[in-house]
Amino acid sequence: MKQSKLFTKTQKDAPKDEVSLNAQLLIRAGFVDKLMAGVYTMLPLGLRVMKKIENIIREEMNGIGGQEILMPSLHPKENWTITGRWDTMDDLYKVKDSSDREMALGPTHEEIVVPLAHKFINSYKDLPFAVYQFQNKFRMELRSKSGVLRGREFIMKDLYSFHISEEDLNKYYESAKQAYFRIFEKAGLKDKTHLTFASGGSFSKYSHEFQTVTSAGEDIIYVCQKCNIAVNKEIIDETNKCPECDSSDFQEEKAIEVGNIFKLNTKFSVPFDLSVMDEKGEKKTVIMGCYGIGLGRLMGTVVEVHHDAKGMIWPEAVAPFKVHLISLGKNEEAEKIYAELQKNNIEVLFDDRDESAGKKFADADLIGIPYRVVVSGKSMQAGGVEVKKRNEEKSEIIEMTYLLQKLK
RNA sequence: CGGGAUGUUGCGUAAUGGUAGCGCGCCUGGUUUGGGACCAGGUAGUCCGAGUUCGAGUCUCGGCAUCCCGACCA
Repeated sequence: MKQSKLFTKTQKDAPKDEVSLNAQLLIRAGFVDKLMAGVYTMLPLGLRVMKKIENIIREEMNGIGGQEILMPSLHPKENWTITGRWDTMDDLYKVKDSSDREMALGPTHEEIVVPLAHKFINSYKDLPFAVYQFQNKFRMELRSKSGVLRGREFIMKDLYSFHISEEDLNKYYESAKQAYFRIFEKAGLKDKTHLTFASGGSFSKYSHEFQTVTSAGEDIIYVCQKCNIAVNKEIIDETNKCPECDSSDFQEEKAIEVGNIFKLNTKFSVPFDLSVMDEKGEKKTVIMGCYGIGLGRLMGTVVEVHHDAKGMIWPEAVAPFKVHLISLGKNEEAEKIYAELQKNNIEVLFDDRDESAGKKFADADLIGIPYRVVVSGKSMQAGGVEVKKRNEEKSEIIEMTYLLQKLK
């Protein structure tokens, strides 16, 4: 993509009421725009990051047998009445149509996915199975905060799994856990993300969160210094010991909950009477699990973890582009390189604007694309183009003929 | 939802109750091009509604919005 055609612009100053670092950088660089508190538009650069994240997650969810679907945002009141959550869920957005029919804007999809499964699932032979979606969630947060980390409308991947037995759920739950680890590793958050024991509600002892340590975190976790798992503050008092290795050597950290996995057991299958016949012809209530990741929150977390004073530093797997090609002065060579990179399917943002070198470098640092390739009279005199990684200081001159293999 | 703060042009800011100014951006022309270039000319604004006053960005009341702390966050 040519930067001269990009309809968004960078800004030197962040809006003064934006304190959250992730929002400051994402807004300044033109990745997102705030429509109102907790509600953001994804601009071209930001959307590209979201799509990268989405594809990483999709690959992993498919890998554990998830079948992708898309459920609606608009939910009939009846479904929420059946589980009682129409009245008990404080952050449920309720809307009415012109004939006063009440509906909810979905904050989560148990109330929809369970009746859906009910239509197709009759036998133990139909189990296990899992469905997932990327979908907008609505939650009436009394106070949205922390930039894109806590939104009122946000895109979430939610997967629901259905099982004949608790053992089967446990097995699946474990595979989902591993898939989550791989997702956060690809997103560049491996070192700082801890599997965290959290309260499980009334139907299981613990749920698990994936918590990424950063000062921008809203949660307090206690990281076991021995085995690296963590315990959420909400349950530390109950255990005092690491549920994994029994150690009591904890380090307190602030962290962002980037994902969670939850054993629902029969909490939602009971109210909707989701059951199957087992091999003995007996009716069995279906056992469920659910597994969520907020995409925008994950993007914001990556920014909180990977940035410096000049801007963002995207890990390659989630970067909007792989290469930021910058031409200085007038030169034909940059256009040729741009065409060549595109021909070889290397994602490139080409800064072809008529701007000063300083402006272009500052923007490149702010946007944070992993590889910066500068084409200028000076670089060509030195024998090629200058390649510099965003997360390194040193640059090197690469001959044109070797550029492709360097970037592939 | 309780408490606090703040609303001036696209962004950042200034203005004892008395002509709304500056920087960035944007537009025109010219000179520039390796770390947010320069010159000249231009563009655009007081959150909304009442009130006080000869006169309101400034004072009063109400509303709305945003941010922060807390509570909340299957």
